[in-house]
Amino acid sequence: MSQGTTAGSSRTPASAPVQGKEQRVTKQRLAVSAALDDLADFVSTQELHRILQERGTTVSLATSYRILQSLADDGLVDVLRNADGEAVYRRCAVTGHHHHLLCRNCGKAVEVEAPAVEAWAARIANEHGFTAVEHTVEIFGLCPECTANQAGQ
Amino acid sequence: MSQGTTAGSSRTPASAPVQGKEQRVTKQRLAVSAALDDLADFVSTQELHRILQERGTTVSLATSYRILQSLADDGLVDVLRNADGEAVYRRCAVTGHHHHLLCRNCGKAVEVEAPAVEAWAARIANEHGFTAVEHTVEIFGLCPECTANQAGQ
DNA sequence: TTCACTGCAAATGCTTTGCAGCGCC
DNA sequence: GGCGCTGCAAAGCATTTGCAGTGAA
Repeated sequence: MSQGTTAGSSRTPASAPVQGKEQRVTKQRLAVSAALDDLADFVSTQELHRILQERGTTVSLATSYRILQSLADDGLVDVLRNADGEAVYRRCAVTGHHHHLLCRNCGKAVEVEAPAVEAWAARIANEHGFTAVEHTVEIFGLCPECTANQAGQ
Repeated sequence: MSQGTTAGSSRTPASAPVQGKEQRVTKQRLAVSAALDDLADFVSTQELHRILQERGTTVSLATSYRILQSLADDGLVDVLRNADGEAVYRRCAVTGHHHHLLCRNCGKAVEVEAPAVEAWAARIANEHGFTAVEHTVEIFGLCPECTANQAGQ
């Protein structure tokens, strides 16, 4: 049915005009926003919460969920689902994104750019009349070290 | 972790014969398979389980999960995530390797082939010395219909 | 007969929500 | 001073898993 960027909670604008929703500026909200600025990639709510804790900023998990959903509702962040079905968020930034080449064994990650893929995605989307396009690309494999180890094993 | 689009199944060449995991043909497995044949669209495990109940076929929910995962592991069905983050399955229309163009709003899915991306992924992996490579590519956007609706909103 | 498959139910982990107190405006 | 925001903890849900009985090969 009619969706929301975020599943579930549907803000019903029927009773009250949407813009009337005043957003108070709290230190928790600022902390979440700042953390998102530092992170170029998508993060799950759990990850963001962990990061905030490491920074020494106390934001409860429930509040993290609420703030991220609120930001998503306002269109201030992008929402996707990762392979595990968790919601992942990223500050809206159309430019300068990249993809990852991940080692399945040791977790090592290499950042790679993919102009060809960007172009391809844009073309495919255009051919099918899709708009507001985003894409995710991940490559999994074994890095040189792990390849060597596996062979010898 | 349990994610299986990649499923790594039989990526291994000849070194070790893949475990002889024999698949027994049970009426539950047949029922799930038959139901998938009737449904052209993606269905969640919960939905499939409900459908089977309505048909009078008794398949427990846990078993439904296990069978669908098994089918996905064998590459017999496609696995995606819907907007709610639930895993949804569909019998593979195309048997080869392909990717998806998904509508963020209505969930419509278009299967697309990406020879250029395949080649790019292989090249990038090779440049970095990675082996046993797999990749996932998903494109999200708004389909033509939803684009029109959103504009009018 | 053997052992993978199934059903049941408890367990798991992410996400949401009720309630009372706090702090921004 | 009002009321939205936060934290805590319990609830809600989809999904997974242990275990013992059942049926396919």
